[in-house]
Order: sequence, then structure tokens, then C-alpha cells
Amino acid sequence: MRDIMDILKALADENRLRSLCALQGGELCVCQLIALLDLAPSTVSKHLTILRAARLVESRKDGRWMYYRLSREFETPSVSKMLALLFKDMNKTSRMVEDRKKLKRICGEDIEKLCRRLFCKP
Amino acid sequence: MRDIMDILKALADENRLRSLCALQGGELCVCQLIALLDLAPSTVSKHLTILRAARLVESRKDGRWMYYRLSREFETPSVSKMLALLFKDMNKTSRMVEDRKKLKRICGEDIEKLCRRLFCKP
DNA sequence: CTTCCATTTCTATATGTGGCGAAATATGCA
DNA sequence: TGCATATTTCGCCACATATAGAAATGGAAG
Repeated sequence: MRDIMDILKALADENRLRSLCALQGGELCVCQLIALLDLAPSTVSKHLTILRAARLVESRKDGRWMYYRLSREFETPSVSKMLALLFKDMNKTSRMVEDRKKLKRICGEDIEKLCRRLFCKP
Repeated sequence: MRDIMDILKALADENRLRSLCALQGGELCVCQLIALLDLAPSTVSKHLTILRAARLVESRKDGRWMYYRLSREFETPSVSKMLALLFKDMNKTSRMVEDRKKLKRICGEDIEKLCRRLFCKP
């Protein structure tokens, strides 16, 4: 029950849903999600912590960058199917159509450059 | 997107989930849900308003009593399937097992008597 | 028409949550 | 070692939300 509530609470935020949807295309670095959501790094990090606590995403560290991806194994098969159904509806929304376009641009960019741009350096 | 968020936010509360699960067995009067959840009438009423706004439940008035039931038609077929999967997991939790027992007792009682007992009358 | 009463609406309050900025952490590189 | 930097943690604030109690609502019954 606690697990189910954690999952449902994790899903009940627009920016976390956007993050999950973005990860459908494969793993993303935190800075890419920051660029997508247009939120402070600390805020995005917090959201990702919540998603990971609910076991909806997994992370791996590669050098200076932390990559997040959708979990391979979910709490129960039901959760996996629920998420698939949720994505089916979500992916149709105009918000997600926009996000996919934005993400395409972000992923086309070199991560080093993206980070420099994000943190406003000379 | 707004609709999806309304549904997910409605699901992200334990007492609202308990209400939905309870309604799997058929419609219930507000006072029966009050007895099940053991919350103030105004609180339960608010929860039901949120569930109805998300179109997860429908209501019908019968005399002095208001009955709630799960919606026949959901926003999209995905929502209906999602809910079925959610119930599948939820119904296994000890909380829901308890609730089903409690509900059986509540439904065995006459509604008039239940209400009198709830509002502590002589 | 008045009273009763199940439910809802209104008001107040306490707790939870999303957001940011600053400081801490951890990693790569010179 | 020491510096640069991507991410997380911490502290705080604003706002949302769950809750209860009081007052309002709208049928039922007399």
C-alpha cells in the first residue's frame, strides 16, 4: 500500500510526468532534463529523487554526469502496464508533443555546451 | 493534460483510493463511506467532490441520501484499464482486506440506524 | 409551513509540497 | 594538489491540500 501510494504520488505532478515521458526515448542526463523542464537544478534533482524512491526510474553515474532512465523492472507487472497506458494518453497531449520537439533539439546539442549554456558561463 | 492530471491527483490520496476500492462492490451512500473512512462528513464530502470532478465517480440523489458509484464511462479507455490494474494491486493490500470486512458490516446495517449512530443521537 | 436531518459549503488551521538559492559533494582535469 | 563543474542536499518561502467544525442547503415527514 505504501508502495502504491508512493507511485501514485510520484505520478501526481506535471513536471515529474513530463520527465517520465521524456525518458521513454531512452536515458537522459540531469542537465538535459533541466533544459527540458526549465526549472532550477535543485528542483529537478528533487523530482528525480522522488521518481527513484517510487522505483519508477533508475540512475547511473558516468563521470560528471548522472543519467536517468525508466526502470527496467517495476514494483509489479500492473505498474508496468499502468505506466504504458498512462503514456499512451500523455503522449497525445499538446504538452508532450511540444516536449518531444524541445527534447530533440536538446539531445542534438553537445552536453558540455548545454551545461555551459544552462549555467550561464562566458 | 489537465484531465489526466486531475485524475492522477485524485488518485494520489489514500482515503480517496479507499473510497474508490469500496465502490467496486457497487454504489454506497455517503454515510457508509463516512463510517468506512472514519473521517468528518465534510472531509468525506470533499474527497467525493474531487473524485467526481475527475470523473472517476458519479452520484445520484435518492431522498435524503446521496449515492456514489464508480463512473460507467471514463475519460478514455486507458483510464478504465489503468483503474482496473490499480484495483488489482490495491485489492491485495491488507488495508483493503480490512476495509472489505468493515464494509460488509456497514452494509449489513440499516442506513437510518447507521446515520443515527454516526451523528451520535439518543 | 415547519422541523428534521444527510450532505455540502464555508472558514480556519496544520501539514505537505514545489520552488529557488546557497552550500556541500563528487568527479574530471590541469 | 587544486580548480572547475554537474549534481545533490539543505534551508527557506509560498502555496496547496487534508482535516474538522460551523453554517447553509435541500429534500422528507409531520
